[in-house]
Amino acid sequence: MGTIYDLAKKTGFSITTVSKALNNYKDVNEKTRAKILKAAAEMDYLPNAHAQSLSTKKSWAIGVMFSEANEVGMKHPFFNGIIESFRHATEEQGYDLMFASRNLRNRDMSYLEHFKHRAVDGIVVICSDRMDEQVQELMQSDIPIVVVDMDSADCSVVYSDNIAGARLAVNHLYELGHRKIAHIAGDRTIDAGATRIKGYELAMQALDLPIEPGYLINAGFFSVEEGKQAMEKLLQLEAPPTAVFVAGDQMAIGAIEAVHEHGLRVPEDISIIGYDDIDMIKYITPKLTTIRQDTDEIGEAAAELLIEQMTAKERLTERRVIPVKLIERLSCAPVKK
Amino acid sequence: MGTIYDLAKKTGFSITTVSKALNNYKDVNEKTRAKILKAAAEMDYLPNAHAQSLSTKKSWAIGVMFSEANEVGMKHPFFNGIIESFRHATEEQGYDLMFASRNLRNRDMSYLEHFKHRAVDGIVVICSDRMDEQVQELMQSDIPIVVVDMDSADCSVVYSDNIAGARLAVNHLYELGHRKIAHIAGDRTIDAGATRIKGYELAMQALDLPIEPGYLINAGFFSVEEGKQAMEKLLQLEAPPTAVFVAGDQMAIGAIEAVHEHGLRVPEDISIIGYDDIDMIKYITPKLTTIRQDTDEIGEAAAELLIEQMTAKERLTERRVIPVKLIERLSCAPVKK
DNA sequence: CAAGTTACCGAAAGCGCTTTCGGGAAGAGG
DNA sequence: CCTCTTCCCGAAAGCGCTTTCGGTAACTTG
Repeated sequence: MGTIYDLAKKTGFSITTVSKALNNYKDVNEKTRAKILKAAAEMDYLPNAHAQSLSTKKSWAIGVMFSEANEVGMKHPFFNGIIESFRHATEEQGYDLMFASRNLRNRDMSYLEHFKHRAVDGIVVICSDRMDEQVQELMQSDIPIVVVDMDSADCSVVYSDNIAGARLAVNHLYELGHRKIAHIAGDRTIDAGATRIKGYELAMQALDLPIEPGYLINAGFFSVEEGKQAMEKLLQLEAPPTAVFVAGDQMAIGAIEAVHEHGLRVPEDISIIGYDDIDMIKYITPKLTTIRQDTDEIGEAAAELLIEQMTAKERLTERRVIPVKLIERLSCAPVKK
Repeated sequence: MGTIYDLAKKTGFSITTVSKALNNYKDVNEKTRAKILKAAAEMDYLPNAHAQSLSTKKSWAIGVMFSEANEVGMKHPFFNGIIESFRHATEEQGYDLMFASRNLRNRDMSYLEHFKHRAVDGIVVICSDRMDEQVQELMQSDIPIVVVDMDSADCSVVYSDNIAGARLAVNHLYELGHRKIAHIAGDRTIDAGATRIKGYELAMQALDLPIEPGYLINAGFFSVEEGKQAMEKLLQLEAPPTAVFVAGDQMAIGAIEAVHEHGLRVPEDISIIGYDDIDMIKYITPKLTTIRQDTDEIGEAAAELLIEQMTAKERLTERRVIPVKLIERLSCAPVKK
């Protein structure tokens, strides 16, 4: 490939001039620029990114940190959707994504350390346990950062309007005539879990509906299995709910399984509404009614906030709340008389 | 954070000695190493990766290229599983993953160019159209590379045993009494599509079963929608099959939808077996019988082959074929008499 | 005690690029 | 014809690190 020095030798100009020609400085004659560009193409010259970063202090790389809370890594469809759209948006601006580990050669180090080592221009953290020390450390640092699916006053954040989403869900069930509405919740240590609980409580209150004992049930970390277990407990109640708002689609799938195993039907015997609108729920039986989170929009917003910070070179703490939408499918029906 | 120079000044040693202490050279006294390490910890010193790469010619980064054939990007569960396990395996060795775009600032460039620019140590390409020029270019290059889900004599590859997988599927249906077995196939330009077709043909032949006209149907690029359309064509045949081997789970989901929409039942009226064993198929109705690809194993094998090449510093062209497994669920049943 | 090892440390060059700053040539103005 | 701009170009320093090679001090050995 050759270096800029080879290019200089080949064209007869100095490396300074070559560098300037390549970087569109204005103090280089159009003809010499043309010559240099031509020569560069001929010898397949490509600038070395490390050398560039070293001298410009800009790496054009964005570090991404996934929460590994429930070991899902990049497998979770919701986060995948976000990261995919985030990637598209940042790519357009010339940034590459770097997935760093906590492991530098044999030494282990924190994510922050690793990102500093790599000298990334910015960091995106996708969905996280707000108590995670690693995340806290990142938010505390002075590297531009945007956090997704979690609120914080310390840095730019973007997340879905979970309060509105919960209200949408509860109201939908209410309009179908349901009054005994339970909530299978995500853990409160997760922002999404906590705010959906809050939204549920507010919505119930606004409708003057009491929350029966046992109706608000923690199902942990959004897995199918946990959703199933939670539903089973609900079904064992003296007066089981006629409708359940579930804080995540995967949990909702588990809930439906539990209902079926009890010989009951969804939605005839019990209505279920999920949250997220992941792809697969269109294909389960019954097709799941849910609250759609706009992953494209979230990813783009995150990219926007981060790029803004990186170019402004100053710490911003903007908060972007992305609207959600009720998607009606077949898992909710009017309450049985 | 400071540089190695600051560390030198602080400890009173030369930067040479500091560097050596940090890199475990043996010609530095244990006591001075201890001092230096202590000072490094105190001032939160972290080596700059760009500077290191520049002088060592090693970046500890692996470039990953996703096929974007059907625009799924990182959303496809099968590839996600692979990349996730690949990540774990390479992470342990100290490598980070870099998702590069084809876009360098405003100039657009090929993946190969981008990876050269970034000076990655190796490349992994996940699943691809074998005709893709970009992929060809990568395989032709002299950067260590491993290709997943596709065969080639030009570089190291790892893929599932699709021939055996297809045979497993067809034999399973045969044993249930089916003789009219169709195949909803992936496109032949995709390696996985082509070899599963091959496997289907071989298996049918071995069982002395003819492939009726129309029974081998191309459903393109593995989407739900294409699978559905293919199934509809199958159902319109004079003598529709009693069982269908579908080359991918998503297509199988579509196929099931089509069957249901025709007022028929799976597996009572028609048996369906998929391929992949993605998570969601455990939750659809009926739970899908399928051929499981071991994504963990594939990812690890890919990591192993790549790391081997990177450390050996020579081009290897090993081929690793990962075994598959029949997972029996509820979408296949004995043929109706 | 002289000569030969061994252990430890540092000067300096180099990795490939950017950017400041100064200088020469050509053109403009009086 | 002389001075002042403007336009191009290049020398050199610097980004933060690694590694070769040589040198000094301390330690053996006979």
